[in-house]
Amino acid sequence: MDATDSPIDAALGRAGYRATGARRAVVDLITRRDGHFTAADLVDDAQSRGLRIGRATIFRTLDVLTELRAVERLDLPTGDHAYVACEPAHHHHVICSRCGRSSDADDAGLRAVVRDIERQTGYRIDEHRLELFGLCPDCLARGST
Amino acid sequence: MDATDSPIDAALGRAGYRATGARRAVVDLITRRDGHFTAADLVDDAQSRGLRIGRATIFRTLDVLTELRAVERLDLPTGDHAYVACEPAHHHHVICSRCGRSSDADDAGLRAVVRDIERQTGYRIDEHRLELFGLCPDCLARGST
DNA sequence: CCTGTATTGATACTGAGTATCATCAAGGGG
DNA sequence: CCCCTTGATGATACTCAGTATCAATACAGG
Ligand SMILES: [Mn+2]
Ligand SMILES: [Mn+2]
Ligand SMILES: [Zn+2]
Ligand SMILES: [Zn+2]
Repeated sequence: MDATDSPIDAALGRAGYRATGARRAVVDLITRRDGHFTAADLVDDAQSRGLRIGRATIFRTLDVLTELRAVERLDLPTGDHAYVACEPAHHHHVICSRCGRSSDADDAGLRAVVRDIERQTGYRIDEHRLELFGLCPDCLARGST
Repeated sequence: MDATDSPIDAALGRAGYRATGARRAVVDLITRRDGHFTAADLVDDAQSRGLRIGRATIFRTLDVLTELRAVERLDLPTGDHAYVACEPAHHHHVICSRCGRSSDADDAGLRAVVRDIERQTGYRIDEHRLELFGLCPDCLARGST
């Protein structure tokens, strides 16, 4: 069990990327996070942990991780771009508007809906994105808003 | 039939906004558009038509029109923010990746999917967004990519 | 008309994301 | 295990979307 043995290191290699210190550090920052986060959040995290990671590298690493589908980019209703850690299989996210945590929702029912829309509109649909916003069970219990 | 008689003027009044010259001009620019467009597109349109509309006003008007649901904001896969003209009822958009035109898709099937996800995750879902990308019938006919 | 107030637009500013480029380090071949 | 090639890094400077400010203006309702 080497520090090099991580599913993400493997994915990096498989895709022809180097498993660098900076990338491992960013992945580490991400796993310590709960809920969604922005690039700026990671910059702050790195700062406050005294890590010497360039801002550009954080943006670049997020791009790489998005391509590997280790994270997914969200477009929050506020217009902000955020990310969540993620497994690679296609699925969707239910995002808590209060605490930012998210749960996975599988694609099951949606696939049929998409096929329906293809038939109705005549488009060939290649890609879709579903984002769901609401309150998570914890935040619901704590009193709604 | 007065220049003041437009469904959007009515909607503005109803919501307590004034039907100003600048707003009418922006609405006009939008109706002359085909497919989705960015705020910057409208700034250019205004420029090239010699309209004297401040950049800030274009952003502000797009916000107002979004609130009135006369336009809807899209988050393109590229990360750009774009808009499409829209009727106010809740629905979704199928967007052509080649020409940018979009068709409406109603919410029908999706509603059940959302309810399912609520049950599976325990979240209370207040808002959802579905964006579909692909090729429109015209672009399909013209040869796919 | 007149007037209170929402709106405008010029200007300056913030902050996300990116281009550049000299320096560095990953990692495969010897 | 060490080199060398090449991809990656990070400091810096830059672009550009979106926003705050505020004096001047134009709606709308009376
Ligand atoms: Mn996920
Ligand atoms: Mn529409
Ligand atoms: Zn929550
Ligand atoms: Zn098309």
